[in-house]
Amino acid sequence: MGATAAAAAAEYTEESPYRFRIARRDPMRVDGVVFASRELLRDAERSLQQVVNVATLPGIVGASYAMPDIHWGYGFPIGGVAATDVEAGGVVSPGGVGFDISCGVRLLAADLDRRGLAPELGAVMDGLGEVIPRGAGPGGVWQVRGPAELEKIMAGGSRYAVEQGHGDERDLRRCEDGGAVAGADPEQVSGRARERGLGQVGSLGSGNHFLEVQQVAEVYDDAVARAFGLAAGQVCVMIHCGSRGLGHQICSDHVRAMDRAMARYGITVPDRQLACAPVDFPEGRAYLGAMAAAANYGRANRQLLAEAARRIFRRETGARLSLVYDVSHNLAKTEEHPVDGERRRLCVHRKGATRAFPPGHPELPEELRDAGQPVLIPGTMGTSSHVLTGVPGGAAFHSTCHGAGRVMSRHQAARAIGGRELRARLESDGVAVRSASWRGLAEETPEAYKDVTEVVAASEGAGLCRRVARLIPLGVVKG
DNA sequence: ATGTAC
Repeated sequence: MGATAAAAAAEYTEESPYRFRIARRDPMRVDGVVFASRELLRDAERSLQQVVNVATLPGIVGASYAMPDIHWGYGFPIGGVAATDVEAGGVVSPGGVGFDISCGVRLLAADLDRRGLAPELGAVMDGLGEVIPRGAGPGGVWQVRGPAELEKIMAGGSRYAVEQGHGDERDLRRCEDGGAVAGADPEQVSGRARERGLGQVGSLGSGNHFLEVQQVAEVYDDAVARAFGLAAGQVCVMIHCGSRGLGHQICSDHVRAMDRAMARYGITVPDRQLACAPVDFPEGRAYLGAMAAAANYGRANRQLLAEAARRIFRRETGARLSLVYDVSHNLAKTEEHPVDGERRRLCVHRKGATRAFPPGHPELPEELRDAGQPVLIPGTMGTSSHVLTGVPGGAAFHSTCHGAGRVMSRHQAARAIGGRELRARLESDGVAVRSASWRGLAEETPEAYKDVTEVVAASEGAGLCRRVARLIPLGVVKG
């Protein structure tokens, strides 16, 4: 399965530090451009074939890009960014978004520092351990009353959650798209996807998803950190999760529909996992409508988990949590960007890549206009997470990395360490752990991942973003 | 990532 690896490993040249180019050759329509250090690139060479494959998509403009955390994915590499020109027959591909549609990160800052939290950390972690649903399968902080309410969640995202009393208007200003993506079309969401989503609203899921209590360990840019609401020593809560079974089912359903449609439209791709359809054709519109519904479900999910964390912090410490930002790293969006000196309407796929708007961007709320968009990079359990900001002239349609990639399979990781042993190690390092399963915990051991700090350094070196702060965990809630 | 396969 996977890519047709007929060609040898793609040849690339180092164009400038942290920037490598794969020259176009048939059937590529554009070059490939990979942002990485030499070391990170060496680990990812196999995935360059996927960068090449993406470069063949109808309507692609600029280049087929990859971020420093590139690794093998379904069709597109994870860490891939590709934009297609909608008016020129550009396509949308579910593989360019991924199975976990709108997976992303939300960061909240407490009016409390680590010394203030220390005596209550155990109680806070116990509280979070009780109220944060996690692990595979059903369970969520919201009992959705029925199909009609699920439709409202799919249409309204975080905005709907706030309208129902779960958060305030300020939260929405600090969410990408104001908390809800326009154009959600619940009619394009199958019965099966709805069934899977009904019982999971407000849940973490499993794998690398988590809720962490963190502290700001290092600030690299005081002024920007202050604008984001962050200061050294401050306690934060980071939530990393997506659209659970609903997004997964939507991806499956629409990959199948597009696979069938491609033959009718005469579109050929080098890998069936790149199934796609023109944005303005029925299958393209249907996917984008369903994808937006899943995106909103994912944002409501994070809004509700944040509210649950707020209640626990309020009860155990009296502290309030204010939203720094909420941003997705698995999404396709319609955005305007210059192409050959002309502004064009593009479908920008970001899969394991984060939008990073620069200072002054009109879509940023007033209070972030001078600082740029907060970019939230979740680290591996027990290590650092990072806060970045967008920079002027950012390449790849203003995109940057999203996190650390795996270097060990789940199986390898579980063989390398037991869950109980790992928990003991983390606790002795000062990280409180509340996990759902020992096996799941072991699979997420830090040794199984690349160092996210290297990824962030390469992203900054490539001119994609700038570092603002580094966060370290005090406690982790895991699926 | 995912009721870790239809």
